[in-house]
Amino acid sequence: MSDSSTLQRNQTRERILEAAEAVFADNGYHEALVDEIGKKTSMSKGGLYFHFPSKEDLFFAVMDRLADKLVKRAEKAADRAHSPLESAEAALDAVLSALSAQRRLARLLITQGYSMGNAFESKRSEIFDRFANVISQNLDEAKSNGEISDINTDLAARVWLGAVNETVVHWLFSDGPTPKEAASDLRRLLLASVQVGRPSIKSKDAV
Amino acid sequence: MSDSSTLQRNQTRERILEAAEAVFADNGYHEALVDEIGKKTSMSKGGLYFHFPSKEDLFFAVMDRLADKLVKRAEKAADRAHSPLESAEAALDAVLSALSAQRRLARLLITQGYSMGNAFESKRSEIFDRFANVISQNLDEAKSNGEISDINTDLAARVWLGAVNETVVHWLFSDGPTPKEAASDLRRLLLASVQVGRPSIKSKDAV
DNA sequence: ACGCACAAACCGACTGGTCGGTCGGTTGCC
DNA sequence: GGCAACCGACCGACCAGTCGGTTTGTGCGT
Repeated sequence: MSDSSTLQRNQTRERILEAAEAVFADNGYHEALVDEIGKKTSMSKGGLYFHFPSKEDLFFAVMDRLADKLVKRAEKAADRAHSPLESAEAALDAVLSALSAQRRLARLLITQGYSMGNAFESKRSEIFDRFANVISQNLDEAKSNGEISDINTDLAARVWLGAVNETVVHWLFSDGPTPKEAASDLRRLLLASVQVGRPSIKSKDAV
Repeated sequence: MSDSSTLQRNQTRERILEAAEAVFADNGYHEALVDEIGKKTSMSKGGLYFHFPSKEDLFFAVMDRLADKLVKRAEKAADRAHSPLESAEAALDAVLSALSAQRRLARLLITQGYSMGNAFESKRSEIFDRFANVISQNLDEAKSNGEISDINTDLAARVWLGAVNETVVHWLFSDGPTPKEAASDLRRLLLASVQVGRPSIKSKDAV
C-alpha cells in the first residue's frame, strides 16, 4: 500500500497548500498565522509540521505551485495561437485573465511575494523570469519572423510583464478598472511597443 | 527659541529619518529593528519614540519623504523639457536615473513597502499615483498637442511606470542590466507604445 | 478471524526568543 | 523651577516551532 498511502499523503499536502494559499493571500507572510492554516484545514499545528518543515517552506511551496499553474496556463494558451506574436499576446492574456478572475491569486503572486522579506527575493525573480521567458521566446521568434521590428526582446518582455503587474496592482489597491476591461487598450499599447501595426492602420477593434 | 528650537527639532527628525531610511531599505519593515535605528542615530529607543509615535508612523514618514524627493525631481526634469512628450520622457528618465544611482532607494521604494503587510497598500498606491499623474498629465497635453496618437493616457502612464518598476526590480534581484544601460532601449519601447516615431524612421541613436 | 506489533499520521498544550512599546527617571536649556 | 529632550531597563504580547502522547491503518503470524 505504499502506493495508495502516498496518494493519500499528496492529497493531504494539497489540502494544506490550498488552505495556506488562501491565508497567505489574505494576510501576507508575516501576518499569516500557522494556526489559522490549521483551522482552515481542520488539522493541528503538529499535523501541519508533519508535512512541512517550516512556515517558510510552506510559503515557498505555495508560491511554486501557483507559479507552475499559471505558467502552464500561459504556455498552453501560447501553443494554441497561430503565430509567435499571437502566442506572446495569448500568454499575456491568459495570465491577465487568470489574475483578474481571482483577486486572491493576484495578491499572492504579485504583492505578497515581497512580504516575506529579503529571503524571498531570489524566488520572486525565479518566478517572474519564467513568465518573462515565455514572452521573450515568442517575441524572438516573431522577430526572426519579421512580425515585429528589431527590438530588445528581453527588455520588451520585462516591459510587458511590468505593465501587467502595475495594471493588476492598480486594480487591486485602488478602484482602477478590471484588468479585463483594460485588456484591449493594454494589448494595443504593448503591441505598439514592439511596433506592429502603424498608427494609421485601423485594427479590427479600432476606436 | 520656539524658532531655533523647532529648527533643532526638525534636524533631529531628519537625522532619524535618514537612519531609518537606511535600516528599512536594508532589512524591510519587519526585519528592521527600532533599536538599530537608534544605534545609527546614537539615540535611545525612548528618544526615537519621543519624535515618532510608532515604528509604523516612522516608516510612513520615511516613505513620504522619499516619494516627495523623487516626485519633485521628476517634476523639475519635466519642467526643463520643451514639449509635453519630452517632459514625460524626462520625468521617467529622472526617476530611472535616481533609482539606478542608489540601489537602496530603489529597494525601499519599490519592494520593501510590501513587507509591512496590508497596511501599506493605500500608501503604496498613493505614492505610485503621484508618479503616474506626472506622466499622464504630460501625455494628455502631448495628445491634445498631436505629439502622440489618441490613446488611453492613464493606462499608458501605468504601463510606463510598471515597465520602469520591473526593469529596476530585475536589476535589483537578478544580474540584469543597470537601468541606465537599458534606458535608451526602454525609452524607445515606451515611446513606441504611445506610437511616436514610425519603425522605419531611424532615430539619432539607431542600431 | 483475531490480536499484536509497529509505524505513520495527527494532536495541542507548552516553551522560548524576539521586539515594539512604556515609563520613571536624568540631563540641559531658558 | 520647569519643560522639552532624551535615556535604557523592563514588560508582555505574540507565535513559530516542539514534543510526549494518542489515534489510525497495515501487515503478519497463528
